[in-house]
Amino acid sequence: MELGKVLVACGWPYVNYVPHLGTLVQVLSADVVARYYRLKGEDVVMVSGSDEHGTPIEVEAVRLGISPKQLTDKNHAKVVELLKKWGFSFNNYTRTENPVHKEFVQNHLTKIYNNGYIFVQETEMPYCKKCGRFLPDRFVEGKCPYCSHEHARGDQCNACGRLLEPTFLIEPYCVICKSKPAIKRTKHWYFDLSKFSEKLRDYISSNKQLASNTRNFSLSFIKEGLKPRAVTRDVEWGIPAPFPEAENKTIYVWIEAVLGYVSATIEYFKNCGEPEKWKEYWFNKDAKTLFFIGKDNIPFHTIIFPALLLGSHESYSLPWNVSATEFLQFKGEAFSKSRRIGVFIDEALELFPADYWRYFLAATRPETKDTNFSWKLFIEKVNADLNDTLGNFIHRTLKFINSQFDSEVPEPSCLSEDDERVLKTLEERVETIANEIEDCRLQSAANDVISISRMGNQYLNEKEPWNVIKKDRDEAANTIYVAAQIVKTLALVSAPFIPFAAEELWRILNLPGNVHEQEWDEALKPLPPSHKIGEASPLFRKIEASSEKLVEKLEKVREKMSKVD
RNA sequence: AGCGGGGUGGGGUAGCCAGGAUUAACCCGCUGGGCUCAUAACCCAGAAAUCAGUAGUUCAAAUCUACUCCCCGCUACCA
Repeated sequence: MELGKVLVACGWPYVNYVPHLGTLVQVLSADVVARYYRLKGEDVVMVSGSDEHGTPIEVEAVRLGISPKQLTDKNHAKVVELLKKWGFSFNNYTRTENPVHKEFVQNHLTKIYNNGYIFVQETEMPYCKKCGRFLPDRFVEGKCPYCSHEHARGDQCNACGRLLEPTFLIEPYCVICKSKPAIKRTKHWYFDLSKFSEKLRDYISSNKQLASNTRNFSLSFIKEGLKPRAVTRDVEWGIPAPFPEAENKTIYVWIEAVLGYVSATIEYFKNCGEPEKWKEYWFNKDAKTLFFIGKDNIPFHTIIFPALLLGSHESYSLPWNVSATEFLQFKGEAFSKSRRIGVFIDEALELFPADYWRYFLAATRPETKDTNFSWKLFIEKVNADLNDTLGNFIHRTLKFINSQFDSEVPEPSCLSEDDERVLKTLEERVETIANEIEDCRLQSAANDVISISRMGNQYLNEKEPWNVIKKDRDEAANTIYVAAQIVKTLALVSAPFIPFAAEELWRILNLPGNVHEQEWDEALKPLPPSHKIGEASPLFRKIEASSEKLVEKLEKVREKMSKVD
């Protein structure tokens, strides 16, 4: 097979705080797919990074009395460390403050500007004389003109959900100093999305990979009519706008954040000493670019990002696939950073190993509808699937080889029809899992990994090698040879999902190298007879605590961590 | 308000886009049984849903159409 180029990315987590499990669904999805394609022998680049500009961070920094950069430096460093602990295999996890990104964004927007897609318009904005700044978005609050909610934000009212303009607010006040702002005229630069309606419609309707939810949503979005989108803001924290007479303006976060997919690729290859290689991913029609996001992010990836790429008049390929999930909810409501609702990725690892969470998130990935996180479900998945089915099958097989065959994979004499049938089914399952991952159906894929071990358990129960061995050692050898093969297959196909356990298993199997450096097809290559394996030891441990106990534990962890902070 | 998604055995999900292949699949739970190599794990059998409702299209509908009732999300800065 020809070596394909695959770029895998996930939405950039906003670093006003550490991400929660909902955000991680996207990161995990990207990681599973990236790891899979690497096993398939493709040239994979996996990128993402911290989205660190925007008013929520600036507001938070002003409140803490530090600079936005100080805040994001601290949070970014923490997130990078955590993502490593979760086993995510990024080639480049960068940030929007990195110089390559800033330069790329400015150059790219200049091209779009020169191509005539950006125009200037004057508007009115609240301006705080005391703070000496304009008050866009969340810098200003006031009474909602629709529902009279007292603390509506400049961009949207929390209570009735309506979108607002900062000037719509009744009795507005500056969120920093609480004083009443004046209204001042200001100029802003707008990206004229409507000029891309045709091309975007063609792109979306002809893209075969897009799931129907993503496609329908995007098409209806275009049908409603694309409006010009402001690309500048009157705030200091951000990338300076490169347009003539746009001093003191910065680029609107969403516009630049999506360009990060490109700049992160550029930065990666620059660091590798191959500064031109990024083009093989972005200017190559045969390259696959995959994006994993939450459903709220669809228009940015199927409309704004492609429009930005088209606007440069360069031969960028548009996203090959955008896989959007529904939401993971917590007790029926959305995870929330500000209200600390949910489980955050630092706390999660204090409670259980990364593989437990990774498996859980993949196996319950909200692919068709919102799903609810519950400790009960988490315990069920970990105990029943990972531990009892997968873990136990592996353990009973390896333990048997340890004790009955002196830790050597037995030599099969003549495989029976049953044995051949099991091996054939195994082959089919591996194929199925591959197809599912390629279709981004990770929930089924995770499930099918477990189902392989379920098949293994059934096979062992039917064959009863522990009885057979007393009369017919050859027959038992056949059975255990087949079971050992299943175990090896599991090590490989589970590797994208539970990389730590898979590597541990690879080590116990005493196979050369690292499981993550193998080829996917290695999954079905037989273990050589007489191959000596290591001492079996359980890969997972059952969660004995009740849901209530885990809620308590989480609270304790949260308390402890807030003190460290 | 508009747009999008969803309502499938006791719980959790898949199937729906491209209608039929078979008793509507899978996991948990439940009932009964088996096994004892294995982390009190494993395996088998069974009970249990006419797929929100109504009307239609069709030889055939969970799947397509229309309407109704619930739930949720989005509406351009929450994954």
